[in-house]
Amino acid sequence: MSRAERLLDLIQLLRQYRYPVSGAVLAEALGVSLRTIYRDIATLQAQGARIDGEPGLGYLLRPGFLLPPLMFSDEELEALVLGSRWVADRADDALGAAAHSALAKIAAVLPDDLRHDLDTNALLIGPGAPLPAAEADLAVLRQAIRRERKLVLDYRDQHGTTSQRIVWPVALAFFDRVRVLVAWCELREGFRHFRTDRIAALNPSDQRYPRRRQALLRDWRESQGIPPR
Amino acid sequence: MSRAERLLDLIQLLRQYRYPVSGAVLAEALGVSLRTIYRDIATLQAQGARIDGEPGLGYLLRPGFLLPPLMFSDEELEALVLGSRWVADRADDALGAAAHSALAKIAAVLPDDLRHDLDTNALLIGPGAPLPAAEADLAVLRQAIRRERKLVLDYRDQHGTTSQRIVWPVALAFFDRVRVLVAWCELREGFRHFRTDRIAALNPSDQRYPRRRQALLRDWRESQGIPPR
DNA sequence: ACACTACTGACAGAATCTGACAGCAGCACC
DNA sequence: GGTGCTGCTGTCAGATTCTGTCAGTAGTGT
Repeated sequence: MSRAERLLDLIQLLRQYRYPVSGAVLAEALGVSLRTIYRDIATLQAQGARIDGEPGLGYLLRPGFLLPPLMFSDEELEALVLGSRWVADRADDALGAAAHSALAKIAAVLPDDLRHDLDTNALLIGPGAPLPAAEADLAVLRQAIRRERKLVLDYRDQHGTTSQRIVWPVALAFFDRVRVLVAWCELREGFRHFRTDRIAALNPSDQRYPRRRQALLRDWRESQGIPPR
Repeated sequence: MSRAERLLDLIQLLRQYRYPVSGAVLAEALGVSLRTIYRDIATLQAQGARIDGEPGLGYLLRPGFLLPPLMFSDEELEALVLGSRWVADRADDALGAAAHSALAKIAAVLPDDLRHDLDTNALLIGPGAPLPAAEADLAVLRQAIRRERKLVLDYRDQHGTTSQRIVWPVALAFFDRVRVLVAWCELREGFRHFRTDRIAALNPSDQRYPRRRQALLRDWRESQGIPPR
């Protein structure tokens, strides 16, 4: 048996236990040495499996690694499909692919009749206003926001003059025709909005900005008079 | 990337296709040779995955799983949240509420760190073009589409003249400023598009229309030159 | 006939895997 | 404190697997 197959078996095996299993038991069940079990567990953990190893007890797979069965109403499915279609059509490619992939995962855990509803969903996104042809890589922006990392921007303002700034990216807003990065600007010491199609160059940095994104977002909302959701 | 990881990716990739996909496409997507895809497919089949391979067509994963999907990635969650926010902002109230409750159901099965990601998601929907103030009740339209029921419409065309028609509602398309009902019109014996803000009166009927919605949708797509998804 | 596809076998070099051994650390029980 | 159970890590060399390439067969639809 190949290692790949054994790893799949190991997941299945761990799924069956509701109490901790010792590595020795797993090794015995899979016909492999204990050392190899340790390596396999590490590999699964690297792929996102939450496997708790307690000395003296054994291993336990915590929920949240695999998607459990889900139930949705007709309307909830319609909402999910329509939303995903909008993302696929109007956001960046990476996010569109993620929307598609998420929907496929949901479909896989639905009962047959609901999966059929999802597949035959008849809410469509019509073509919209053209999006800017060239713009900053939104995937990079999204990752910097998610990880709270500083960004170095070359930005062309509405007069055509370019400036370089270090900003703390806080949010990304999607409008019908443009996308706007919300960020704290170190230069201006204030929140600024940057149209993604006017970002001439974009350099992600590994430096984490000092305040939490959630707090910044709250301040920004307040500064704009936007009620918290 | 390890083979085990690639096998999981391959399953997820196959899940995303509802029509057969060729091995060459899979090889391209996973960055390996075609021969390796054949080997991987064989491995998955040996593990119990039901993958049909048709010469001349490609591969299709039948529902029912070897392994449930892996938990959502952070990008997939971003896509789901953004899509739901768009629905909440730009679709009708009932669908917006459904988007919220769907998201709540998803949040309920997330591990803590991912739920935190979902709660602090920083992709926003900016205010868009104003939607028509008065329009037909979209919830009624959606239900008639879902249940394949005839509708009686009083429709005001672009010249302001009103006519009454019996239609078979097939789909609902969301544009930036308007929503359009796609329906087969019994009067004209053809597909017609009805802006929801020009529907003066709307009477759902209990009478089911004689053809299946999916077949009508296919015909409509063909008549409009829209490639099937 | 043709294009496209699934599928199989063989081979060699590259990459990975595996078991064995040695050792550390946390925990429970005696 | 000692003992036994467990998780976990590092190292190493030999065994194993994996992978791409090439060649060839066969099924399907146009």
